[in-house]
Formats: sequence, C-alpha cells, structure tokens
Amino acid sequence: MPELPEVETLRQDLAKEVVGRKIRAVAVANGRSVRRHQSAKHFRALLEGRTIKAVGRVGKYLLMTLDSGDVLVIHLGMSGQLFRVRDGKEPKPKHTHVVIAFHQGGELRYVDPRTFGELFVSAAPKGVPPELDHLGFDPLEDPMSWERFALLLRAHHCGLKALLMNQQFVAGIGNLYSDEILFASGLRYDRLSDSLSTTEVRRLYRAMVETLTEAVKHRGSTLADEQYRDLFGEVGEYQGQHQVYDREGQPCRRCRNPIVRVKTGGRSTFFCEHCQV
DNA sequence: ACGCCCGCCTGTAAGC
DNA sequence: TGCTTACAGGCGGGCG
Repeated sequence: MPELPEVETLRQDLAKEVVGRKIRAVAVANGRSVRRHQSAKHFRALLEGRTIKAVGRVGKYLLMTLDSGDVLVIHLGMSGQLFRVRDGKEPKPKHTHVVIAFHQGGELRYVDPRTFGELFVSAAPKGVPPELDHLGFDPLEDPMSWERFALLLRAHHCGLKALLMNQQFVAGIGNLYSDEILFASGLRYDRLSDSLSTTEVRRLYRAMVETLTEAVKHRGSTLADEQYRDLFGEVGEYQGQHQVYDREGQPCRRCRNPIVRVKTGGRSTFFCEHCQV
C-alpha cells in the first residue's frame, strides 16, 4: 500500500535510473491501467520516441516529465509496483500491465494485481497535470509555518485521522502513516481538527514531517504481505520502526500498554489509549 | 461539509 | 481437506 514514503523512494531511484532515457516502445497488456485515454494506442503514441527529462512527485503520484512537455502520471493505488529491469527477457511477473522499453536497453515494468492504480499522459500546460489540481499540499515538498497549518486545521471540523487521509487537505498520507503520525503527535484519531491547542498543532505538524522523512530514509514500509517492493524488487526497512500500525495487542513502545485496534469507516486504526489523548 | 459505505480488484488467510 | 468468507485499502462517488 504505497503512500508518500514508498512513492518518494521510487521517485529517487527512478530519477537515477530513467532520466535521460528515450522510450523505444510501450506495451499495454491490460487496458484497465490506462483508463483516461481513448485507447492504449493513443497512450503509447504520446510516449514512444520521447525522452524522460525529470521525475517528480505530488502526494502519492509520480510525475515523469517528457521532452514533449507532457507528463506521464503514475499512481500505484493499492498494489501497484514499478520495476526497473536491465534485461527485457527476464520473466515477467503475473499482472504486468504496462512495459516501457528504452532505446539504451532495459525496461520499466508496471505490475498491479488489484488494478486500482493507473497511468496516463497529461498535457500539463503549466508543467503540473490539471488532473491533480484537487490535491492538497505535499508535506515534504510544501513546508509551511505552524500558524498557517493551524489555520488549515481550524478550517475543518472533522476527526484528525480522516483529515490527514483526505488527499484534498494534505497529499500522500494513507492509513499506515496517519496512525504513525498521530501516535508521534500524542493525539487520538478522533480528536477534532479545530480542537487543538497551539502546542498540539505544532506537535502534529512536526510529527507529520518527521515521520514521513524518517520513513523515506528507511525506504518505506513493506508489510507482511510484502506488497511494497522498490524499483529493484527489494523490501523497505521502515516497518521495524512502526509504533502502532499492525501492532494490535502488542505493548506500546513508550508506555507498555497494549496497542488498540478500532474500525472507523471500514478501515483499521491502531493507537495507544494511554499515550494518545 | 463531512461521515459513512460501496464498488472496483486479487491474493491471502482464517473459519466452518 | 476444501470451500466460503473476510480482509487488506486508495480513490471516487453517492447518500444522509
């Protein structure tokens, strides 16, 4: 379940691996992954012959800027994976839906069992795809003052977890990192966003930036299902640092009380009843 | 305006 | 043992 740290890890590796490479051919094996285009042929035509100039990220979206000015947008959804393969003859994993082959050899493969993810090419007139206009600020790319963050929080009246996971408010945080951020903040998932003291606002902002930064340093989280793999097929290292996520019944690393799991909105939330108020 | 639920999907694992 | 069911959850959309 790639969230900001996993996507940022991919972005950093992609920047080293594919910038400057010219696309020789694109193969689409499953049209569901390129839903926004009239046809897979149209999608391919916008990519073939183009050179990748830069790799960016907004929230959970990867942005590959092409020499045409267009941007290849990749969203991994729940189960999407990107693999850089040197030899195209290597056996393809099941659910390999899109293959981007380069002139200089090798290819980039998009694999996605649950097909919640998607790829599309955006005209991006201002360099930023208008399809992503709805996204809120990126916690690592768009730093802001505590005062401004406090204003944004107070503009809403909803539970902190729901707000952190709302991509229109802040882009890139999902179920796993929202729980970790709230533990690091010492705040409960159901605290209302307009009820925080100045100190709590600062703790939340600081925890958000620090938790995500630390997770990027550890190359993201790979859970028991081993769903997340990096560009080279390796697992992340941040799962060992988790304080609450997927730790139901295990002792809180801070106070030793058992971590509690509750269902909210059909999703699991993990937290410490003692450390989070 | 937000909470809540569904549908989209497949792989895994628990339960009967 | 083998089938069924639940669960995992990002995101958009519908409903209350």
